[in-house]
Amino acid sequence: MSLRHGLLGLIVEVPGRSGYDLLKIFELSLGHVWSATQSQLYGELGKLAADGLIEVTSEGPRGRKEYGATPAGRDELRHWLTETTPKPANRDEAILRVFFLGTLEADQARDYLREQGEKAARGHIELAELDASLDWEHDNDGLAPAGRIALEYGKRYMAMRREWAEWALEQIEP
Amino acid sequence: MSLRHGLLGLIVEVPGRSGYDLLKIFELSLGHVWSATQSQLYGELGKLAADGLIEVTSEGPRGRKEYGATPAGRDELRHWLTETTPKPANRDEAILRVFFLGTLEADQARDYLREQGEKAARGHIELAELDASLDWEHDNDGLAPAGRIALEYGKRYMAMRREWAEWALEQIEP
DNA sequence: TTGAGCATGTAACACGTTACATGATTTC
DNA sequence: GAAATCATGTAACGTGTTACATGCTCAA
Repeated sequence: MSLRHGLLGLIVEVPGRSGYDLLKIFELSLGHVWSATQSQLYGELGKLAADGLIEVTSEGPRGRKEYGATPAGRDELRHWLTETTPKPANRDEAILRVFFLGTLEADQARDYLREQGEKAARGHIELAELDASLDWEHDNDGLAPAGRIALEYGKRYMAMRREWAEWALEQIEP
Repeated sequence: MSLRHGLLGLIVEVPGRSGYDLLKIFELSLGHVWSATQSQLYGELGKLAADGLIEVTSEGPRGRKEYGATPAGRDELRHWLTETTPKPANRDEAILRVFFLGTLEADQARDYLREQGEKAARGHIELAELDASLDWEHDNDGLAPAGRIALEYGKRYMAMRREWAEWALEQIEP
């Protein structure tokens, strides 16, 4: 139930936003490590509210509803963070494919690895730009300083993948 | 449809195995980057066979069915590898939680990061042991040398996470 | 006044997980 | 003969994706 808790956490840290607002913030931050669609997000907001973990704190034009966490919601978030352990990530299609590079000609396998390396390099640049564009002192979206630590993870992840792809290229027809 | 192609690829590289055999091999190799349950695997074997991408090559005791890839299956694998691009991994609950460490006391946040660092360290050791236990020269399970490249990824991944967790610990109450 | 962006939701389907269910063979 | 392991499958449920559907408000 990670989306549930991710969304709950977002509302705890950034209250007074609509589903629409939350979706935008989600895409820029949490979405990098836990993607969700608009449908899913609205559905989960309804469930969280039905379960009393969040509540509508005000209504605006165009049916806009702003959310805030309830005490029960805060308890649930804390429980999730301190009493349960995250399940390890175990879905990476790009690496899955690596197992089958042996069925291709060396040229094609190298193309694949080169492309993966380039993707990682671009990903690194994007995250570095995102980092530079954010004002960590005045944190407009309320996610600093933990967001900075997550972003650092992303940068290291991309760098690691770029380096690995370069190493892997050397392994094929050395 | 990554499980579909992962399984297809496995049957291409390692033919003449039963669903049960494939499940064991899967858990030790592909399962690290694309987990699947027994149910899912048997279900997908049925679908792959129904679609003519694999076929039962022999039947044994206890209802055992051994599979092999058809020419159409090989084509499909190659198509997947060369004409489509993998979608980036975007589900990591451990990093998702990092965004909310700010809602905890510094002590608890540090506990979390310390635990993540230790997990990564243990993961690294396990993969190094797995690496040492495999005979890459005579590759019994048919996944070398690409399996070695994937394993190297896993080791770098774990090392990166360990180092990141250590860095992150220093960021909290510096 | 028209288009961009705000704002919410539903329905159908695909994929994944958990639990159950069953039985044959081999090994001790 | 009991236990471990081999071996395959189904059913119910939960999660995630895609596509559709609708309408308001604000700025140019």
